[in-house]
Formats: sequence, C-alpha cells, structure tokens
Amino acid sequence: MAKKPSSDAFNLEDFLPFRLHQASEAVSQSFRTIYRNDYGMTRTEWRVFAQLGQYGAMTATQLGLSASLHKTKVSRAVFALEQRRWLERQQDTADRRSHILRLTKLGQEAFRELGQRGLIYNKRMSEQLGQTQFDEILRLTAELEKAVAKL
Amino acid sequence: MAKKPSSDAFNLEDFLPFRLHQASEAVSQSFRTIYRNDYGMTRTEWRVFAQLGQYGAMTATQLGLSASLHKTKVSRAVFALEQRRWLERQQDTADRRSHILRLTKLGQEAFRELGQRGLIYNKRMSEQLGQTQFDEILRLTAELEKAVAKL
DNA sequence: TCCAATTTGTTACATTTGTGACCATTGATT
DNA sequence: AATCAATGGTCACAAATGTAACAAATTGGA
Repeated sequence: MAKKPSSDAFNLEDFLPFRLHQASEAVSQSFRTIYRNDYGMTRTEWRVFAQLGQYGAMTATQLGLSASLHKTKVSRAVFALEQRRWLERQQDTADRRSHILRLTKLGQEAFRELGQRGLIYNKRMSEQLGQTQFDEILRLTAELEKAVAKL
Repeated sequence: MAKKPSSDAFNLEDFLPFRLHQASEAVSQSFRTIYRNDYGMTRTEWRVFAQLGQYGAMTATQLGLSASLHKTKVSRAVFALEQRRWLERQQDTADRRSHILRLTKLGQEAFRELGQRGLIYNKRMSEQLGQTQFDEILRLTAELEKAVAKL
C-alpha cells in the first residue's frame, strides 16, 4: 500500500540536478566526438563558434551573455578560433575596448558543415525519442531555465 | 504560410546538446552554492559523496559506473572525502586491489543535512515548474539516457 | 603450474577551467 | 576639464579535469 515517497526522503534518482546532469553529459559526450575528433575543438570553442555561426557578429560580452560563458572562457576560445582562421576580430569604433567578433569565410564554411552534423544528430535523437518527446524536452528545458532564474 | 523550419537548417535554439547543457548548468550552478559555500566541496566530491550516501558501501569501480564518473575522478574525490573524515576505505577481502568505500558516522550525518538541502531545492523547483512538468522532466531525462545509449 | 591478458586503482603530466588582479577605455559627476 | 566608478577584455596563477602509463592483483587458459 505504501505510496511512492518522493518527497519525505532525499532520493538521488529524483534529484533534478543529478538527473539533468546525467542526461546532459550523456548527450554532450555523444556529440562531442564530432567537433573533437573531426575538428579538434574543445567544447567551449565549439560553443563560441556555434554562437557566432548562428547569430553573426557580436562582441565578447554579448557572446558570453548569450551562451552563458564566462568572459575568460570566451577570451580563450576566441583566441584559439582566431589562430585557426575561423574567426576575425575588428575594432569596435563605438567602444575601443571591444572587438566585433565574426566568422571568416573559412569559419562560415566550417559552420555549415558542423551545422549539418548537428542537424543529423538532432534528427537521430528525435527519431529515437519520438518527435513528441523530443519537442517536449526542448520546451521543458526552456521552462527550466526560467524557473531557475526565478530562484 | 511558411511553417516553422525545424529540420532543414541548423538552429542552435533547437539543438538538443545545447539546450540541455544550458538548462543543466543553470540548475547545477544554482545548487552548487550549497555544497560549495557551506561545505567546501567540488561537484565531483558532492557526486561521489551523494552516491555513497544514497546507496551505501561500494567499490570505486561500482561507484564510477553508477554515477558515470571516470576512475581518476573517483579516486581523487575519495581521497578528498577521506581527508575530511567523511569516508573510510576498507580492504576488500575478495579482491585486494579494491577497497570498499563507505561513509563514516560523520559522513552520514553530513549526508542527512545535505540531503535535506537537496530535498528543499527539489521542492522549490517542483513548485516553480508545477508537479506535472517537474515529473515530466525526470521521466524524459531517463528516456534521454536510454536514447543516447542506443546511439 | 606458469604465463599472458585483464582489471583495479593511483600517479604523473598536459590541458582546461576558475579566480582575481590588472590596463585601457568609457561614462557619470562635479 | 578633472576625477572616479564602472565596463570590456586579457593575463597570471591556482584548481580541476583528461589522458596515458603504471604497479599490484586477479583471471583464464595452455
């Protein structure tokens, strides 16, 4: 008769940060092979790169805000991407402390390739989960971020 | 009339690894203050600790398997927790390469405290999201892990 | 029994991340 | 204009993680 005691005792299986971390890491690891093995990028580099590929030119501060990345992480990833000639920095005439970051032609081309890989990955996951559940996860992650922001 | 083009072009907002990472990190960060500020633990230490608190004594290999933690991470977290007298190691008589890891009295007491904090955190999130959505996230993260395992 | 292959866990070294200090520039106040 | 707080970004140092090599113990045969 005992009903499921989901709230009177701590249970790791129901603990949101744990469950989310497990799922997120599993997913991240499975996509990582692509940008890592095929392109030699770190996760942070991929995230910075994808941000610029998706939204176009912006400053480091904007990028960090948009992707929830700390400014030192952005700074280092930008340097690495610049070395690789996938990104270029242009003095911001409005504020000379900043630089406008944008992908080079080469970078844009790489982004099209990696974007395709991402699309394929997403599609496969969507098939595994079913479209409904897949969409539901996207929706709920957004709710989650809002909920955390409210504390 | 154009319908939402969710599959013909890459879109970061719909990209599962990105969305999941954003949500998971937001949640992790918000709980982190507790084990970090109040107890001076790293995330890995907390994860190892919670695993032992939840499931009781086990070896490092079992723990790593259960929590998806690499053996070096486990090894280092175990050392740190042992220093703090929250964990003790006992020779495994069946296999002398291994040690049985278990929380000490002190460790168990700390786990009861932290478990309470975890419970409160979960409860607040559940209230923010609504019980239905909260449960749905737990369910979907499990589905997600299965889906990744299948590729 | 003996030897090779595997498993468990630790260590050393390299890479990545976190943190705080810092410089240059900007903005606001007087 | 002169001052001073706030901002954008980089750097140096510390902490954490990833990776590969390793020793010790175990397993599985020949």
